[in-house]
Amino acid sequence: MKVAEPTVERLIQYYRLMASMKEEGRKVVSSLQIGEMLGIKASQVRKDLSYFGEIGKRGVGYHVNRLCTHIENILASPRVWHVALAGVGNLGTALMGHAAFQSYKFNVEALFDVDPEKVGKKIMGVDCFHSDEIARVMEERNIEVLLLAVPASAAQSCVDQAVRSPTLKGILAFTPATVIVPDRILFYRVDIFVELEKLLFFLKEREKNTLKPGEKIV
Amino acid sequence: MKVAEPTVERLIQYYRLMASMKEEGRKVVSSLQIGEMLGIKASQVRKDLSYFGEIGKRGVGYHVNRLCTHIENILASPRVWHVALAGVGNLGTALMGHAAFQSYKFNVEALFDVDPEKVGKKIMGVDCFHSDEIARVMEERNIEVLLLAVPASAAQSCVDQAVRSPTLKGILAFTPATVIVPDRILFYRVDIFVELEKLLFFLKEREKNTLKPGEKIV
DNA sequence: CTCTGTGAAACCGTTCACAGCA
DNA sequence: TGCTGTGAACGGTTTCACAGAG
Repeated sequence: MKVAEPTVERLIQYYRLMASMKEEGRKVVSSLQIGEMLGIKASQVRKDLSYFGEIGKRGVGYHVNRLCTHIENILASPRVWHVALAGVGNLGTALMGHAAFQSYKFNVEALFDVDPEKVGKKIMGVDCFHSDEIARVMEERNIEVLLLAVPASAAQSCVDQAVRSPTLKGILAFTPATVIVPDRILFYRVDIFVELEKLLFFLKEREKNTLKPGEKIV
Repeated sequence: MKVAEPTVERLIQYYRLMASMKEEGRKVVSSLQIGEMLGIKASQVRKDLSYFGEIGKRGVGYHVNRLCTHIENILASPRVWHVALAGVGNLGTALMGHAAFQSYKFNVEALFDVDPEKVGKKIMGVDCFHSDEIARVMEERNIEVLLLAVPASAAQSCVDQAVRSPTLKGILAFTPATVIVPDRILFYRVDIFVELEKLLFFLKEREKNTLKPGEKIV
């Protein structure tokens, strides 16, 4: 079955919401309520959830616990993924400290950096290697996913090295740099700069449309 | 004129590419070449670019310099935006150091944190205030955009304070927390956790479809 | 002949409206 | 009656295919 990207994105949101409701001891919730809390239309919520079988009760709503484990199964990883992080600067460190990184879905099993202060040490419990060793270490440790938090100028060379390891399957990059990646690698990007530019662009548009013709910004 | 979000996203990419081509001294480029470098269909490139008037030359392609300034005008800000950053942890610091933050489009004019080590000091040349002062300082300094890099638990209270300033127009949040924001504020989110979950989900899907039925992952 | 610009078609995700079940 | 599940309609973006300019 094919699932669309926006659907997966919302499923993750539903899951988070269900997890927090579960903690609060809430038992039942309707698509309307889910929608209101997440800013999503109720019909959208129902469609997303019905995608994977009839999980709600008509006339009642969704049972929080049941929905929670249900989505958990949909999103579940077949195993714990082996992950490495390249670039242990501020961004890399922020990632390591991120709540999401205490996940049962993956382990960060190697770090890479060029800073001699960091290479050879353990950082937050993980071995840090020199970036020249990406290919070797990734293969040895069977790393499947690379998180790329290096400066734009180093992005392509890191990727080139990483793809030499046959174990690599996916890259999540936090760099604006355009990088070339073979088809067999799944590549995602989080581009902060683009998001910011978009925000500014649509702020500008809003302002333009709010102003009566002839009015000026002071 | 209404421009779609995916179009804006691609325009930003085109702009980057043109800027780097300009530096390399390249004069002319075709929609096909742009598309190949960015992983976008040529027809999509042409449609995006034709949106704002005939900028290319038939039978030839696009003049790099001309296209560059053309997109620059489309994306241009009406003025320099006044920006503040809440949360000067690793992520906040990474943002401050990001190349995008040496932009002529905006100035980071206030920082907020709760750490007494930071409050009252200048960090990277910008005054850091206590988070309790968000509303006051934002209004005084006429801050229009807030970058939210605080822990999930602090997100809502920061937003609540920030929206009390009538100067606020947009928020870019780097938190997975669900926050409630009034309609007048443009809200964008960058959710690293969601992106990572998506990557893992589609990696799983790929693996499933690659395996012949009955085959198992070892 | 080449490569752009663009109307038309195809495609995809969202929303609607209501049938179906508790 | 209340709320889910879902086929059909809708709206918007992408892709196609070709006319048109250099």
